[in-house]
Order: sequence, then C-alpha cells, then structure tokens
Amino acid sequence: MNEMTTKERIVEAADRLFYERGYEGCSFADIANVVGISRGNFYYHFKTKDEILEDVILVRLTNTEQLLEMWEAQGSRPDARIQSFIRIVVTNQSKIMRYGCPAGTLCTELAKLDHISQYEANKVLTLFRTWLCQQFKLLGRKDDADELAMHVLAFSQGIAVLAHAFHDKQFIEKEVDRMCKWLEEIKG
Amino acid sequence: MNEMTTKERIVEAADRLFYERGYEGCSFADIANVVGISRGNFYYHFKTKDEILEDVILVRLTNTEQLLEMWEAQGSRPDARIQSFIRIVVTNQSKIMRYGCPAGTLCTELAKLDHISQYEANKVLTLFRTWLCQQFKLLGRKDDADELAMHVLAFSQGIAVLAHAFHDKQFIEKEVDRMCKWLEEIKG
DNA sequence: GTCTATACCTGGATAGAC
DNA sequence: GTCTATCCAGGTATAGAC
Repeated sequence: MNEMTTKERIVEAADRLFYERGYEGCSFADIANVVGISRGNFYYHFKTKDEILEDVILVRLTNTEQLLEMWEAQGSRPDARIQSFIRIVVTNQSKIMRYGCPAGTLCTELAKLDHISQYEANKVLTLFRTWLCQQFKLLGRKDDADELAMHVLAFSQGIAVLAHAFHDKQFIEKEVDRMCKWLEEIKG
Repeated sequence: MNEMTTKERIVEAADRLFYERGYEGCSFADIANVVGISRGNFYYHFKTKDEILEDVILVRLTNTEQLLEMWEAQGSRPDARIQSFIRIVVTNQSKIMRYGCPAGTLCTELAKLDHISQYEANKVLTLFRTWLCQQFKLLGRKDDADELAMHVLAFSQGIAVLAHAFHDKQFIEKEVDRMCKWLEEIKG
C-alpha cells in the first residue's frame, strides 16, 4: 500500500513543478491542481510557500544522497563512479533538454531572487562536489581532488545550460564522450 | 552632450535589472524607480513588458556583436581571439559571481517560463557560437569547429553557474587556466 | 483534514488630465 | 511626453464552516 500523506504529495508535486516552471513561475493553484486539493488546504500543512520550498530541498538532498550511495555500490572503482556522474546528463537528457539541471536552475533562480533558501539549495551541488572530491582522492589525486571535482561539476552544468537552450541531444553525447576521455587521461 | 531618450533610458535600466533580478523578478515599479519616471509613462513607449524585453535583447545582440568585432580587431590570430572569449569570465568575474552569465541566466529563465522571446534570447549564445566556430575554422579545424565552439561555450556557462552559486573567485581563475592550456594543445 | 469564501497585496495595463 | 488615478488579474495568506 503506497500510503502517501497529503503533505508528502504536496512536496512531491512542488518538487516536480518547481523544476519544470521554476519556483516563482509556479503558483499554489498549480500545485493544488496536481495534488487535487484546494488552495486553502495548503495552510494546514505549511505556513508559507517558502516552507514548501524548504521541504522540497530536503527531499532533493535525501534523493541525491541515495543516488550517490547507489553509484558507490554499483561501481567498485572510483573512476567508474565518476563516470556515473558524468553520464547523468545522458541518462536524464530528455528532462535536461526541457528543464535544465534541477539543482543548477534552482540555485540560479534563488540567487537572483536573493532568496533565504539559496544556500540550502546550494547544498545539493555541494553534495556532488564533496562526493566527487572523495572519488578523486581515491584515484590518488591528493592535492587537486576538489579542483577536479569542481571541473566535472562545471562541465555538467555547462552542458545542462546549453542543452536546455538549444535542445541539442547530440551535443550532450559528444561532450560526455570528451569528458570520459579526459577522465581516462586523468586516472592513467 | 549625452542625450538619451526616455525610451533608451528605460531599456538601459531594464537591461541591468533583468540581469540582476531576472525578468520576472523585476517589476515596472523597479524600473520606474531607476529611470525616475512614473509607471504610467511606460505605456507611452512600450505596449507591454514583453516589448521592453524584446528591445533589451536587441541591445544585447548589438553589444555582443561589437564585443566580437573588438576581439577580432585586438587579436590578429584566432587562438588569441578565442582566449579573449575564455577570459571573459575573469574580466566580468564580480558581476558573474553576483548575477551569473547575462545570456545564460536569461535563456534559462525564459525557457522555464516558455516565454515567446526565448529563441530571441538564445541568439546571443548563437552569436558567440558561430563566432567561435569561425575562429576554430581559421585554426584549421574543419570538421569539428562547431563542436569545439560548443565545448568552449559550455565551459563558460558551467563556470558562470558555479561561480554564481558558490561565489568562488579562485575557482574561476583555475578553470580559465585549465581551458587556456587546453586551447594550447588544440592549436598545436 | 479539507473545504469555501474572502481579504489583501502586487504587478501589469488603461484612461484621461496636464 | 509625463503624470495621477484607477482597473483588473493573479497570487499569497487567513477565517471559519464542515
């Protein structure tokens, strides 16, 4: 029995809609339509829209942690794990072409709005960063592990922005190939 | 005598504010405050907010063309010109750390809003793309010039997103160094 | 817990005086 | 060409019935 509480259903819908339309571009009415509740009912579960965003970010942090654990379990060697990250833009290519990177676009939007939760949102990127840093350290890169992690992260953000703007699938694949070759050189 | 018409002053203010706060995050009242006119006066010059955006994009396209012409005049060799582009994230680092890339963030926002002008906004990126493509062709890269152009463009977008989120200046410089080395290898 | 009704505000847009 | 006054839609948030 997949028993989700109304609160969880609100957060799930908001997670999707904030991604697809942006935080400001998505209203209570939009979420209410998806969840199938009235607008007034929101305020039993959340005091403000910002509170919904906080919960959405927490859910994304949890999901990201699980994803990283999965990659760690699947790939015994650190370079295979890094490759899992690099290939995420291929795995999620259709969504990325339509809506960009969930983490990157949220951080960009919240930073422009000077929103209270902008640093919370950044934590999703930080999660990837520190995890990638660990993997590079395991690859024997003591001094520049974090720099390499940021390089890989920047790579994926760059792809996402351009794939989103130009809706170009082949571009994603070419860039991923290029990055995988780079990774080969790095570890060698 | 620097005689700017009211219309030009509106577009100039909107250009800056759309960049700093985003298109939706910036209201008529905000622009009116900066320009020093009343809200009602807008509608003598523009019918809608979207029309202001159109003019802002046109101005940005013109400014970008001028920038590219300047780089072409300054650097006689194509690799020097490409380097001018790569170094733009260092040149504009303080603004990028605060507001991200003007072109990239606008395209991202408009794409999420499914805004009519999203393809107009993309043209700024396309301008850089085709120019970079030309330079790579001049470097003798016949077959993969556009691919390399997109790679450089993606690089700068990736930097901008992360520099914006993390406000990290050193990161920008390290990545630019890395990219310049890459360019050296490419042309050699 | 969920609903309806409604308050209140902001933001884009219009009308008409000057 | 610029202003003030005003309208209207939409969005967040509240009150209170059920």
